[in-house]
Amino acid sequence: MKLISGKIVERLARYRTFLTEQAPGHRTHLFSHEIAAAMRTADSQVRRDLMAIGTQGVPRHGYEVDALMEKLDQALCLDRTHAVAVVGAGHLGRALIAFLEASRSTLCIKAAFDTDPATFGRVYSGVKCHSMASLEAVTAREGITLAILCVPASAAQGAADQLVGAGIRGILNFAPVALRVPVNVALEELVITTYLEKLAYFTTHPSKERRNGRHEER
Amino acid sequence: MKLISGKIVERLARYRTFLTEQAPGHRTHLFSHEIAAAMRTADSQVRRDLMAIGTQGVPRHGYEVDALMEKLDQALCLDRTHAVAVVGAGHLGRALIAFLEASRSTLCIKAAFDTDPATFGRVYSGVKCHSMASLEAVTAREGITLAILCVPASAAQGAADQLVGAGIRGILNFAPVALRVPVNVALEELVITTYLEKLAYFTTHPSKERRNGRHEER
DNA sequence: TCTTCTGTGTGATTCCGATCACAAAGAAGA
DNA sequence: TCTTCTTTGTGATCGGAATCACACAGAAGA
Repeated sequence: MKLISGKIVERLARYRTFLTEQAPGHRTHLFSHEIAAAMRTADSQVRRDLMAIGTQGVPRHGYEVDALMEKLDQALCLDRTHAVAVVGAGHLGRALIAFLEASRSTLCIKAAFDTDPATFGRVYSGVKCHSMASLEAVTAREGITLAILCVPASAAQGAADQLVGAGIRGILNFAPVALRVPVNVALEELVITTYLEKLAYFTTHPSKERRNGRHEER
Repeated sequence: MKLISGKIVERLARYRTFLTEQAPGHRTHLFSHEIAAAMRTADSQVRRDLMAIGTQGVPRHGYEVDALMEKLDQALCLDRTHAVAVVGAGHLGRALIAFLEASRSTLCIKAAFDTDPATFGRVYSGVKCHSMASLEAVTAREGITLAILCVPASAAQGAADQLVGAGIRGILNFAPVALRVPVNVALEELVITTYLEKLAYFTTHPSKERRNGRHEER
């Protein structure tokens, strides 16, 4: 299977959550236009995306839900587990731990890290918090490949460097700083204020509708 | 000033946080290539974006930081305040309140809402929590136009409907559900697992670098 | 078995965003 | 003042993503 573009991967991930959200076994088949309606895209878009992962549908019946889920898991590499670390056990970090642990999946939080000694050894939602000094050791021991970064902006780059040094492969950054990481480390910037500001812009403008990437209105 | 595309708005917001992050008054002027380097884009991209909001630079000197900030605030409508509500005062909701209140800006959280009676009347990081029943009244009283939605997936659509009914103009959704809202309400879906899954995909693939939208590697 | 009708698979096209490349501006130095 | 050199502003170009449009598949019903 060839490499899929980021845009498509993102939509595939969304289709997947949509499917899991549907009552399991409620419908054995779904039409592309049904998925499209839920996702606010065109049906042809959905078909194209599903084609990219080699899914087959049947005319007049649509796509078989179970087979589709399997293909999606496989394409998104969610058929194996991924060990995740949360760096920064402040409010946001702990909230994310609780949030992600609740939605049990193959993305499994294995450890938290912080600089505050008061947090060392504490357990949040079943996840133990370690000192930043032990990051490399714990990461290696637990086989952690992904990190969620929710430290203050001033500490973000330093923490990122440390993560890269520890061999992390991907970082999800919540700190309002544009991080610099090597090319071989995947980086996803999720600065919340950015999206709030985007909302502020589109709500205060007498805008005709506008649709793109993440921003959708209807 | 004409309507700016979502992509550009997003980058403008990022330029803005980059500028605020710079020591104020440290440099009076910045070159497009300096901003570009920090943002991991091309300098021509930065110039194009700044052109879209009518900023003027001077050859050999770059862009004046203060003037640029002013233009950005104006373009992004951040020169007026926007009242924001947080719906769902669980871990995530409270973390976001703390996080956003810390970074004081013109985006100001005015109220929180929850269904749990235990939260009614409580104050989190200076923000008072109300019952969902009082949503419409409080929203109107406080002039709230934006909402951050962090309720469980099952409650998300209902809460969204209520928000729309209360006249909210934009929703930032953290619940893993594709919401349906009227066209005139701006919607930004920020489902965290989606981005984690995207990371999982790109870290487990022997991918050549790939760059697009939010996903950037270097 | 044959026809019909609905939904898939996909080439063709359109649209939009990013990049390139270069002319114009204008500060610095002679 | 004139030349030089760097950075801006922007038309032109490129590429990729979304949309369109339609041939094809095949289930349902006669």
